[in-house]
Amino acid sequence: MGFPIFIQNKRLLHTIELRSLLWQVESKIDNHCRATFTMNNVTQIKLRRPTREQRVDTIVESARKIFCSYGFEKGSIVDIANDAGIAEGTLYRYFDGKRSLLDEVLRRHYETIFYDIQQTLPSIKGHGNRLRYLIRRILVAISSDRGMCGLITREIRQFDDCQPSLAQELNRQTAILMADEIKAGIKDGWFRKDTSPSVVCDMIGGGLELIGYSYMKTGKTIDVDGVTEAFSQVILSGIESEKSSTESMANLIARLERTADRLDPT
Amino acid sequence: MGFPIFIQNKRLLHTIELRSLLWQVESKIDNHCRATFTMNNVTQIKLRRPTREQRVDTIVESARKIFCSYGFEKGSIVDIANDAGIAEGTLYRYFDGKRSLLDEVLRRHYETIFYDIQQTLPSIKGHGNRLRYLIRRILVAISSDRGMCGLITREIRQFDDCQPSLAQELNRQTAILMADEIKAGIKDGWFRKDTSPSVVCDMIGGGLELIGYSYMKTGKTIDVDGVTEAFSQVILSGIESEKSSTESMANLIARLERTADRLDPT
DNA sequence: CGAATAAATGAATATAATTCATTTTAATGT
DNA sequence: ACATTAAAATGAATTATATTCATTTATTCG
Repeated sequence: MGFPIFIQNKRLLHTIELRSLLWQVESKIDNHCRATFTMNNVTQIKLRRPTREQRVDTIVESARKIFCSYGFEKGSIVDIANDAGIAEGTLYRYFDGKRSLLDEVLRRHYETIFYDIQQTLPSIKGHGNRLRYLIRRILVAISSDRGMCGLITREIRQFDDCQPSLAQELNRQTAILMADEIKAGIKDGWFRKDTSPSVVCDMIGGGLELIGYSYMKTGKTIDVDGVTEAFSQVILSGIESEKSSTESMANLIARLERTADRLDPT
Repeated sequence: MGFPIFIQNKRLLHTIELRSLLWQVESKIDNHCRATFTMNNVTQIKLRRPTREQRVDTIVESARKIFCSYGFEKGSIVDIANDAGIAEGTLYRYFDGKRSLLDEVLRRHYETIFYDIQQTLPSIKGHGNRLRYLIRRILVAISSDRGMCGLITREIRQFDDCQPSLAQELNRQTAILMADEIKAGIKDGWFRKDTSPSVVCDMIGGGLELIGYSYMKTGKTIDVDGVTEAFSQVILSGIESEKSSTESMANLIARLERTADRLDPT
């Protein structure tokens, strides 16, 4: 670092701190340097225009950073454009508007989680254990990124022209996974026949949302295992059918019988 | 009606439909007519200026109507001012801004519910029944005003300058009522000792929020009694101490086994 | 290289909350 | 009844942002 740079984007000079600008240049030089030459005693760097994909990635990453720090309303398009090193107008060549930018940020966030779940869920045996895993996985997602947790918590209920936000839709997909688990459990006789899968899902989903909300507000570390246990306990004890409890009871009685046999003097 | 009216507020002529204007005048004449006289062949009505309280009531009612119909973002200050028959500037003499207007709308809504709960709760016996009543009362509130339900659902998570919305604060108060009930139940031995009151509250509160969200979206009538039962069943069976008998039974049998070990001659 | 095409720009536009200098109304005193 | 003063109401101007679009700049291709 330390060479004067010719900036083609005039406005950036006024709006971005030089430090952040230099960092951007530095990070781009590796992949995008097209030519370096000196004119009028000034080193000029010609950057290769990024591919469409690269540009989209940069914009989404900047949007994620700004939205997570300031929220959707307060984080402005100018902030995002500046962070990405482009003009506002350019942003609109890649996204329809602020909301579709938010949608893409959220889509990418959920993508990771869904992939994870898809990989892990089939390897877990038992309806109760799979439900417990889903609860825990969501808690991990919440507690590992407070900024994103705050963004989701605040924006999930917003509507755009009567359409629910994408976050809502994505959350609904995890709810479907849970509902399927519960329905299967009912069918197999592990859960009570009169259980309402949708209500149980709402209780788990809504409860986890409130845990996230509280985390965003207070920043107090979430005891992932403790909370997972508390949720599972209430839900599982609540919907376990008589069959499963009689089974465990039968096991206990078998132990008692074995003990009694040992004591029996005959 | 049918007399020509001299309007002092110039802008209203352009922004409000005459029909709605006439309705407003009609409804105000009873209480606020100061004088009626004819000048230049035009009947002029002098309205007494409403008291501060009356004006605030009018504004809050208009705000409730607009916010519930269009949401907080989409419902504009001009809409509210027009509906209340005043200029934008006037509104700011009574409220700091759009958000404090929303706060007042929500405060009045919750006030009714809290009063109701305060009157009813002491007359109900049994921790489980009081919990069931709280769940049912909130469901009734949700299902009886879809517009308000939508407003709360959408705006409850919004922050203003890092302060949680009033709706959140008010919701927290119902959560405290529930938590108190659960704590008392644990103390009295009706609920399991290892129950986490906050998690149970989150599950009930979050679950009810999702029920409200779904109602706002679909408009499908809520089966208040059915949903109340589903919630109560999961929660109560889950935290009732008798149901945890298998665990305490296990402990007892473990004691028996230890005793058997001591007695076992081998 | 130069024309054609694509990308980027940022000033201009649109929309909506909030402010404030001015006007209107009500209350009070003579 | 009228003048004076204080309070209330007004709405044009200000401010703050998202979005658009005519113009500029960069890249591609013959």
